[in-house]
Amino acid sequence: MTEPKTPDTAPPAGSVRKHGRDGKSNATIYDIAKMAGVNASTVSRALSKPGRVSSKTQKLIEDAAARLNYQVNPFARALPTGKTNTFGLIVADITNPTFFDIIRGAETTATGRDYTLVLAESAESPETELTAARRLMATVDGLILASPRMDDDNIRALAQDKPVVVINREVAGVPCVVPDVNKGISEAVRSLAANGHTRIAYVAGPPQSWMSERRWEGVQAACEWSRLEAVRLESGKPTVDGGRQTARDVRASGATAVLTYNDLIAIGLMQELQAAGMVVPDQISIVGFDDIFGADFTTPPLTTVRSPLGECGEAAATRLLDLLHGSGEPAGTLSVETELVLRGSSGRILPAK
Amino acid sequence: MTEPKTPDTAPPAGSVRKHGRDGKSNATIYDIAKMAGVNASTVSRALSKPGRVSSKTQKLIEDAAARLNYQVNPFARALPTGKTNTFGLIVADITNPTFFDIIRGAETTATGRDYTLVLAESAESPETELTAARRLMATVDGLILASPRMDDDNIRALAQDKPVVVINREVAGVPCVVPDVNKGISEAVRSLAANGHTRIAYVAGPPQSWMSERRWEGVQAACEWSRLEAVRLESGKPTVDGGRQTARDVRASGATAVLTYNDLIAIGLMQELQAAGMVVPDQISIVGFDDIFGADFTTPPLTTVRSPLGECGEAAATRLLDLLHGSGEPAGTLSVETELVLRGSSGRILPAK
DNA sequence: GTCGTTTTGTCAACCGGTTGCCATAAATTG
DNA sequence: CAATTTATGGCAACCGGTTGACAAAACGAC
Repeated sequence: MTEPKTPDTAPPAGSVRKHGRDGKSNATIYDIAKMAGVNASTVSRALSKPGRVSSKTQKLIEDAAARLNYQVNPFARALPTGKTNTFGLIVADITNPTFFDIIRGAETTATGRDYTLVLAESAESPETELTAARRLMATVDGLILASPRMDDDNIRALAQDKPVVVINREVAGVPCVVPDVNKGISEAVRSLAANGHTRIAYVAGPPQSWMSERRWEGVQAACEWSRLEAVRLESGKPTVDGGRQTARDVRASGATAVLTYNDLIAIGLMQELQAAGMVVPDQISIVGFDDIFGADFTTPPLTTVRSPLGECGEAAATRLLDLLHGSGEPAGTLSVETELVLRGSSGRILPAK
Repeated sequence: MTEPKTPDTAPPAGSVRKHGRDGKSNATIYDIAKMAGVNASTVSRALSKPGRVSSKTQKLIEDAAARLNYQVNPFARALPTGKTNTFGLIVADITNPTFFDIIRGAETTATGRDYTLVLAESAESPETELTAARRLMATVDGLILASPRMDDDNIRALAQDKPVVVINREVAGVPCVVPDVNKGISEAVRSLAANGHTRIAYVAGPPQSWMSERRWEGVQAACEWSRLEAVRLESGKPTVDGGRQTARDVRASGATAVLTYNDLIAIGLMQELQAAGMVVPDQISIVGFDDIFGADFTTPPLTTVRSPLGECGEAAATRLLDLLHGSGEPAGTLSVETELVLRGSSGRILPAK
């Protein structure tokens, strides 16, 4: 309008310039202020505090901002306020599909409420986890810990600094989102009982896993109720390989039905048993946990106790955001329901031909 | 040392305080400066520019920092420098397991080099993708786009602003990491030819997918070389469901072997064909792409052309980091090899009994 | 002991917003 | 129409680092 300031013509085709100077999207509130003929602080107010400036200056400023295609500098904003519109999510293992849905649920919720998700993984190590958490703490407004491996005290310590929500574990004094395994487990056990099974094995997960214990307790309780025998077996890693390695113990246990800590173990176990010539479910029933991606790829497809992981992610993110905005309970556990997904890997034992 | 400043005793057990003031980890370089008896700028230099201060002041400062358990405020640092030690990764679909390995590869590399990964998803929409990219641009040092859906010009525009690396697609003028499909495809086609197949179908992916076209070209080329017939079919979504829906077309095509745009489609297709009573691979061979998590859960396990996705993620992150540190090529494509993973879903056609 | 060079540390400006406080203009009230 | 309240915008300090310019100190050579 004033000068014919060579409007960014198309960049010299074929050659991409080095970054920076010419891709400048860096208009500041001062530029806007100058253009709108007001003070920078007025611009700041117009852009953040709604209603603090008159509607005509508001419009003036908005127009100027649009013309300059202004974007706030998040760091400049974060510096005085400490708010970053960002939260962190730490998962134990990025390759574990259990977390995929959690990640997605959290990401969706974040984006929907104008927050950005920062992801980190702990590689199943309590130390790495704590390090990652500390690191993230500096740059986020809050933190979600999915199946954390560090101990309760550390979690509480973090929670004292900034809002923290825990998924898949209960920590006193910290808001948690936990699938309530009882419904799903009792459905599973009843189904097994109805199919004539009398001795059921539970293949446990990693010793640090809070959830593994809950599941074991649930299995015991349900078995007692249905007057079945429950035996506990240990697994190595909660992976497909870990599952394969428990096949021997499972056969030795004399159980005709197995519940495993998670679907990965169940799948590995099933593969190994089938490789040894056993027929599922005719000779042994297998029930997993979580209903992860791929649980229905197997033959037979896996019966499993589904945890609504996506919901957990969403719920945790929602709770966190509520906390950040002053609403919401500061602590307490939110339960989400689990349910049995009956597929082909469980059923009635056929008498050996 | 000076005052008996009630050293943070354990917080009143059982009651978790509100966040903020007491969890103060906020020592600043000014605090350190005071404690060490130097100027704040000296502290800043001691902490960032190695060798700029004498070793004794260095030690003095480091000790003070340790005693105060100081942590830099990333925002304060980012403000003047513009560097955030953070980069973004945008994937088309978080629930698509293809990306899991990419995410993990990138995350691992990031953490290993002291960077933080910020994750966003585009839900397969070019607009959402662009929005997310713009949003992230403000807070990250660079961006990785995995299988981007937006068009080349938009990508180049982003790349002009800050370093961008693209995975699974080639964009002129922008650094890319792309699996070279030829080796894997020719292995696959040769294997099919050796098993007597003469007519091969390719089930394509989404029209915007650059990679789907490359794969189709690869299939055509390999078929020509082996003197086989290649027919192209379209799929709806590149998902298990999308795969199921192509079953009808596949049967109608008269092909005895199918390559699909990705494993998800292959799995869906296989499920549907099996449900209709066909035996894989006795009546039809199925070959997927990518070798995603779960590809070996099926019965028979899926033969597939593996793209080293984890490597792609790593390589992209490494390139980006190199770019950020001034080394590395500003553009050009890095190829990674693909290979055939021969499993049970492909083989010789058995004559109808 | 003097002069030039190199180290080392200090000063002060700056990055780009936010916000408490105050002055002024506008609106309301008596 | 004066007095008072309220709405609006400006000033300036501040968040916590970084960095160029410069001064003081240390060092070496002559």
